[in-house]
Amino acid sequence: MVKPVTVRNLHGQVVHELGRLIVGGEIAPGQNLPREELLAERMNVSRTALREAMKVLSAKGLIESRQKTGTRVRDTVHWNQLDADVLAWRCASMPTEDFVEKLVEMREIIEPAAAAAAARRRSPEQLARVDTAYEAMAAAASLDDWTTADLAFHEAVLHATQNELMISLFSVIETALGTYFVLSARTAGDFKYSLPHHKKVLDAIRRRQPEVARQAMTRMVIDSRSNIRRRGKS
Amino acid sequence: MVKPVTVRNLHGQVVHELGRLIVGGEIAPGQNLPREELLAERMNVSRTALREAMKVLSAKGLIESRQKTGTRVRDTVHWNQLDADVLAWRCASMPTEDFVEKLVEMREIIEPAAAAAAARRRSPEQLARVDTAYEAMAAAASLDDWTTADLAFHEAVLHATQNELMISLFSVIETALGTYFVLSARTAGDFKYSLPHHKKVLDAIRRRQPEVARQAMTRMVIDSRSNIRRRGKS
DNA sequence: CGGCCTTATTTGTAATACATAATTACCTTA
DNA sequence: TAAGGTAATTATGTATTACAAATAAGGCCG
Repeated sequence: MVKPVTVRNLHGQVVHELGRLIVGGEIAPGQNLPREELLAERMNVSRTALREAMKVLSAKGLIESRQKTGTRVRDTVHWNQLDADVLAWRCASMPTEDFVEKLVEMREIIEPAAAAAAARRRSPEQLARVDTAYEAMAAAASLDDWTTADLAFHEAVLHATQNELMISLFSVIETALGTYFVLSARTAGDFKYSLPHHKKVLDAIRRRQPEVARQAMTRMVIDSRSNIRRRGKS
Repeated sequence: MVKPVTVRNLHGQVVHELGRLIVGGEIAPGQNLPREELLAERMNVSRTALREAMKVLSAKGLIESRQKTGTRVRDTVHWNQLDADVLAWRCASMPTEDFVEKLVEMREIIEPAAAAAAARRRSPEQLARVDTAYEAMAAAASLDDWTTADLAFHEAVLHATQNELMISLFSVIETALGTYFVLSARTAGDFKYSLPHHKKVLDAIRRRQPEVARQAMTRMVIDSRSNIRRRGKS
């Protein structure tokens, strides 16, 4: 389930290696990286590959290069915190509870708003997609089927908002959260406990009742917050 | 006010040039770019510079390069929609009303939630910062002073949430919106009309009343939505 | 002492050569 | 003839070298 992110390109490996070091705090903000020539030699890559990697890290706001001065790690306020890689590196290096809280907080902001927007604007096709996902949840025979359908449900709601910014945000947050948790999963015995919540959201979206959808989704995320459990570090 | 984004690096210019073309739709998703050698020659840069630029665009999810196949523009679902550059390119090329609506929608989701979170968690220093910004708004003698203080107020609230993901999201959205609008500005005559709204938010944050802060901020953004006006394309 | 200029150092850009992977076409073989 | 493998082709990937440009630092000169 956890993808190893096997980067095929050499510069991609360098990006991840340096990115992890920086976000992980092993190279602190304000600190300078070694000269390109040295660093390249030390990492056993050409200066070309190293530079391509550094341009990517620059684009993510992690570093800043200037002639003569060298390349230095920028302050965290400049980091692209919403970049998928940056988030992944944080997840890998900062297993503190408060970061998870921040991710959960974002999720709890987005989802009710998305439900409301979906109820306001969904097309018949988008409603059908939510409906299909709901039926799959209702029919799920295993925890695996359930979680797959559950994710599909939330994605369908997001798509129904017709706001790709919201979709993108949710996607990034959800991926990062997935590193830590099995979302909304109780025991295998009653993994369908939240089905009524989902039904209320679905119905509200069908009837185009934004506030009802918002409240239903709010209750769902509040309820699920206490039920998410730490994933084993397998 | 509108920064021309004069990129000093050559590859940075190439990034913006290609990024604009792609996001602007002049090079459609699925379409292949010319071979690196050809494209470099056509843009009057070395293959080295072009490749550094392409790595950045890859990191933003806009393109995908594979050996033999070439480099092709990826589908929009893979774009890093929350990347500052990608947003800027969209703003520059897609002046349709519905995109502005999406930005405003995001803002209206974030701000009330931020106000609530700020009321819950703000430190004395963070409260002081909000307070300072409010006083500056109250004392503003010109529309310019007002808008500066207004932005400082909202930034202070965001910082008080202690959630850098929210801060980053707001920052990106606000920058993009700034391309289009003078936010919350009425006529020069009564530019302080929203001061009472701000006071309610400030007081709620001071008294640690999350729901009050949320509602006050909600009223403020709803009120301001109808008062934002199109900026002249100066 | 202060301002200007030279110099040294680091990143920026270019050009070239070759490696690698993936597609395509051909060629072998049952 | 069709299936399969194999070699040629062609794009990006990587390495190396050389030089340009910017700028911090130190020395020179007024």
